[in-house]
Amino acid sequence: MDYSPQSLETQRQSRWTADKRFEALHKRKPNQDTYYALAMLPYPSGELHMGHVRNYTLSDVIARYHWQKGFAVFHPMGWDAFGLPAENAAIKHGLPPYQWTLENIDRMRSQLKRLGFALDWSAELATCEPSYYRWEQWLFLKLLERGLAYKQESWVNWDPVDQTVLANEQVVDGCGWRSGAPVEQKKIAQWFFKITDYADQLLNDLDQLDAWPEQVRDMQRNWIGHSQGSTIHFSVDNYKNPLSVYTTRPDTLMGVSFIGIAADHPLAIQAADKNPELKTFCDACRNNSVAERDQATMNKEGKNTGYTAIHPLTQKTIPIWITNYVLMSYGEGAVMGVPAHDERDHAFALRYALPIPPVILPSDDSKWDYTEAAYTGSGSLINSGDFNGLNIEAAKESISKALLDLGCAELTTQYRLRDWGISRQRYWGTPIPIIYCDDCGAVPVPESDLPVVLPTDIVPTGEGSPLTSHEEFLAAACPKCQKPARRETDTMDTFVESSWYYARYCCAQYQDGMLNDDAKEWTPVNQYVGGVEHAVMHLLYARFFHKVLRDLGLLNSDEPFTQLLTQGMVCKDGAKMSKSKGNVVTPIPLIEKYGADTVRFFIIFAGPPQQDMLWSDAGVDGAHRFLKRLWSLGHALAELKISSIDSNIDHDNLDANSKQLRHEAHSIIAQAKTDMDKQQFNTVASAGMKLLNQLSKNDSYANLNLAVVRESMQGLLSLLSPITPHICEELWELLQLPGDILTTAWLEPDPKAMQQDSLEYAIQINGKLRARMQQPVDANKEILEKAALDHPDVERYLADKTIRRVIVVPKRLVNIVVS
RNA sequence: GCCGGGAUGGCGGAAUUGGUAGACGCGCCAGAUUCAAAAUCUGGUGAUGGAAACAUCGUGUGGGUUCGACCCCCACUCCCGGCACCA
Repeated sequence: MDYSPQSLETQRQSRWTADKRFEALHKRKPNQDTYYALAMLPYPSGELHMGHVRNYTLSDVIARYHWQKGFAVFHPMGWDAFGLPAENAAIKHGLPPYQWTLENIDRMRSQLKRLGFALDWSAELATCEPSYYRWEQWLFLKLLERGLAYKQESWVNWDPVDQTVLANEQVVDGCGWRSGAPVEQKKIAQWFFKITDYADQLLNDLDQLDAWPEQVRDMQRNWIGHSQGSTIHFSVDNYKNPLSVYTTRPDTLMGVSFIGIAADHPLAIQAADKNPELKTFCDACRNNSVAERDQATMNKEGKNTGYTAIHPLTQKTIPIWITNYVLMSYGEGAVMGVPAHDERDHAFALRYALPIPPVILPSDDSKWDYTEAAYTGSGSLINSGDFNGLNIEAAKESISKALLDLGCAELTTQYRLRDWGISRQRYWGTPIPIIYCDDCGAVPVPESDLPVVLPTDIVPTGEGSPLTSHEEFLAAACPKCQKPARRETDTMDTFVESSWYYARYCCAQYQDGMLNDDAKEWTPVNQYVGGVEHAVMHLLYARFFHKVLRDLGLLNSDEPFTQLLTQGMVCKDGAKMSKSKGNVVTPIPLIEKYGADTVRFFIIFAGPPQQDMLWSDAGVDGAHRFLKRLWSLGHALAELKISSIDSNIDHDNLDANSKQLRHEAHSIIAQAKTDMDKQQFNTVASAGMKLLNQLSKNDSYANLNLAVVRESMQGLLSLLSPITPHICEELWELLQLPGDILTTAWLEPDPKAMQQDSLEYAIQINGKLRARMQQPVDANKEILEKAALDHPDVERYLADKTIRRVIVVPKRLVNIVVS
């Protein structure tokens, strides 16, 4: 009987579809526990690649393992269908985004189905459909009502030739990707979500997420960037307001040698007003990239404004400089420059020959060379008058208090986190439900008028924003005064759609609201699986939305994803596999050659889930060979009619070979179970190979107890079936094993089978392995020590040496320390 | 630049979390089968020296802690991801 995965797998898949096998929402039995497994929403690029295969195989293994454990497992799939690539395809091939997207979805859906994932397709959704985004628009209105959505000016990359806003990705070496024109920065009014209102919760609730990788929580903590400091006000000559700076180092106040302000700071604007040189500099700063990575690597430059601030404690005057490294968007848009104890201020002071007065004496007493670098470590204060001798912490407190008493500072908390800008000047996204009226201003679209439908007859050209010239879309009556008005033409960031889809899956067909009680019942997601590249932004936005939806009464938990598995990327040519990088390997040719089970097995076997993997075809053959061997073993056992034999096993009275097989099988299964629970699936696959090796060691089963053989085979199929479900289900039925393989629990390892009488112990001399010995498992330290010292191979190492110590580690080794 | 991660045979990786490094595969070598090849099966395979027994070296680099370090600590190198408009 040849193994022909093509027909076998497609037949199984048809049966699964016909039986609605994985539709947990409908199939759940009363009182059955629920389990929600979810892989991150894919962008429908048109072709599945190995990164997708890895992601969905992982979530599938987890989903199927939980079916085996008795849960009703909800494992849905859908499409993150808005976004830039559809517009790029339109520019390149003239294809309308809607049509292009739907075709891609169809292709990817059929490819996913061919992989045999245990997905509930009845909950499928695509975010570009009005039935989905109307509820996003509804939510926008709710955010607006609650003051969580607002409009404000901010900077964008502007292509002066194409007259369009560019994504960071579309800026190549400072120039537009299509036009090649140098990119300018332009300030336009945009919509924001007030995620900063939830900063505390987003930070504090990370502590609850103990089933998230610590590294992801760290990244989120750092991104939110909670800091405790002081806002200090300096009075400034010839300027109406005091100049406020935010600092986390009030202890270094006596070391201030300049004040740095952003080019957008009101004082900078006032200073530039009468000074062309300053104006030129500010304009240049504004045309700098706003990307943090560019800001951070830029040369620190500045111009003296000629204005001076008064030091609140010493009354000395301090020059005020406009600098390119202070950002208006963080803190007060101004910093106190302490070159001796801040690296950026230090670089700036060196460049402009500003004084670098030290005020912290390094605690290790070493001579610090301030012409070389800033000292940012611990120490005590010097050159600080009354505060000399205090350590940094005490000084922070004393100086803050002194300033507080003078009324020129407050204690403040700052976050690095900024509000979420959701406006995109693009066509292919969710329209923002706002109407602009000359008389009434920005008026929300009434709920009853939702959805604001995005026209599908547009083919973007890359010039301008298409909606701004689409008269049919633009024209609207003001909801307040009914006069002719214009629609908002900005669409929403696609991160908005992916921030709540996991809840909508639970009630994808629900027409009368955004979410219903099913969403409360099935959320939070028990297990979320996706790439580390989403560790910060997507996961933070989704966490924010979850809390908002909770506060609106639509959900009843604090966090969306209880457990998180961040899979490593599948890389090729030194970069993550993605269509935009042009380095994709698609699974379809491999499936045609080897079948889906082989591809699934291989991608799981290739390495631990969290680790990046370099794609290589080498090794797929081995996975296929293994499944062929499994297939022929299954058929060999079927011929022995193992289904009809008595299943009772009396372990103690088994023959030696059967006892040995049973020992191996139970040990391997126990190990596989541990690994499965640790989500170390690659070693579960190894365990399957090991067990098959054990089972096929004997050419003939004549001298083995067949009940033991069947039990081992059942264990093997159980542990493999989450990874390679088609072949396992086929063999399970062929061998007439009991129950449905999908929902049958794993073999419970028998402690008796796993017991061993004796173990191999290592004998080390000075930590080097010199000999091995076989000793009883329960041998005590004295026996082990004596046995080691008496071991014939050990003698020669002990000749004319003195034994100084003997370390005995039960069940492992004896280490003899000699000199 | 900042934040996070990684580095183990020719290759992917394993190692009970401080206790016998290299499980399980790939590749390669040899043998069986075959007219021959493919497929399949059996055995071998970290490096160096040795006929062998065995010895020495060996987990990115340099140091440290320990009876004992892939694992813990310190300092580095290189690679990957994220850095707010790619998703």
